[in-house]
Amino acid sequence: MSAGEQRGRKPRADVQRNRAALLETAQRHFLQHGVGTSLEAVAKEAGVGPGTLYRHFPTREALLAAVLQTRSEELVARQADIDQLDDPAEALEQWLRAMEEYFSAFSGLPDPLMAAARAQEPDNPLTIPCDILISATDQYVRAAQLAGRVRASVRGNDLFLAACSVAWIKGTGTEEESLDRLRMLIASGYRQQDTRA
Amino acid sequence: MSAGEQRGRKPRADVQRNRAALLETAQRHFLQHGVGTSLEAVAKEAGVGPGTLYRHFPTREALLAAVLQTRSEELVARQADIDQLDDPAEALEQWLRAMEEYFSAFSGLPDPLMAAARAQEPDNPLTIPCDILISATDQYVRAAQLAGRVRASVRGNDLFLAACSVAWIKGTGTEEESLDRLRMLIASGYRQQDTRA
DNA sequence: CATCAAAACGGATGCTGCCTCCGTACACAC
DNA sequence: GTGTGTACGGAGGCAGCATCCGTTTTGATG
Repeated sequence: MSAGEQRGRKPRADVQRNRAALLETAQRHFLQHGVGTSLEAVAKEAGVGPGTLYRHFPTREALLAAVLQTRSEELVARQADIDQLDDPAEALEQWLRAMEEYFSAFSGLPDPLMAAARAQEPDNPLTIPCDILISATDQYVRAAQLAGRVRASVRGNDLFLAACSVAWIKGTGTEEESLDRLRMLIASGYRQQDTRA
Repeated sequence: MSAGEQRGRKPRADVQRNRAALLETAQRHFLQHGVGTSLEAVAKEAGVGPGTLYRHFPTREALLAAVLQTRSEELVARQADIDQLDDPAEALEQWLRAMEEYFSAFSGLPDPLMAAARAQEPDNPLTIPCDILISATDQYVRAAQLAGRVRASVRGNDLFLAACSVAWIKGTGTEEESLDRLRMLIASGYRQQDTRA
């Protein structure tokens, strides 16, 4: 019985090769043309037929989620660094920045991401990552609240939405200066003002 | 010389009829299916061919801008009410709410709107409305700042972006409760805290 | 009322992208 | 070398965009 080794029986070679080629090409196209890029073009450039692409990734979201996996790991890595920080307010701030950059990896990414965040459908491959991000944000928020650096009324979800918004605006081509001003506005919104007179 | 009456010579009847039908139908479709709705379907339901639609409105944005014209007038009407208010902070708040509702008239509207806001192309029919909104916002901001109710660092453009963001998130189907929390966050960001101890 | 020219119509058309289905070819096991 | 099941890939059907041009409608004119 070969049940113990690898489930089923055999991981084929060309499958992995094609999958890798697709992911690599897809990432490039997402970067250059946004999440709405032509999947046919991706398949062609990866040297496979459309059918192969759709067998590996049945929907655009599935492909997107797979490509995002890599970035997601980078985010987790950054999280480790952030957790080392002493100042919980600083940690929250850096975490928000990291999320924002993650969200704006590709132009147009925030839309499917938000769609996934609200969706109940458990088959949406983007839903799970979103949930993780929201609860992680909540962690940082609570820590900063315990230190009295963030308003008590703020929730992780609120700042998740805010980060998403900034990423969305960034994706529309707004100048960096306006973005910075918006970030400041949001920061003023969640920071606990010094209660001393 | 008929130059004085109407410029050129004659406004044809069917033109106005078709234009009106197109606008009416387009508004319905934008409401039901968002700004990405099929223009072919709009044409067919309005009882005209695709060619006619494209002659009247060469681009999707042109059609959108024309439909928005109506809403735009409602906004101006509300502006008149708002200007009557004594409290400039209250006026700003209501203005932001009015803008937000305007932006979320159709799902997907914020995207082309932001694209227009940054664009230099003067042929984009949405660009002009955006400029007007931004400077109007700036007016309200300045008034509230003079009354000491809004941080000095805030600009009209910042709150324009914020309103756009909220409208965008609203369009993604987020629950009203989360939206309210986000609005609060933003409000905390621009309001001037009472400087008394 | 008849006629005319300009203006507007509208659908046929070509194109791109999505997604599926199925005959074929390949990879691995024996 | 042979067989079997898995994966391939491209042809094809569909929908939407945008254009072009022969035909119809409209208002002006005598």
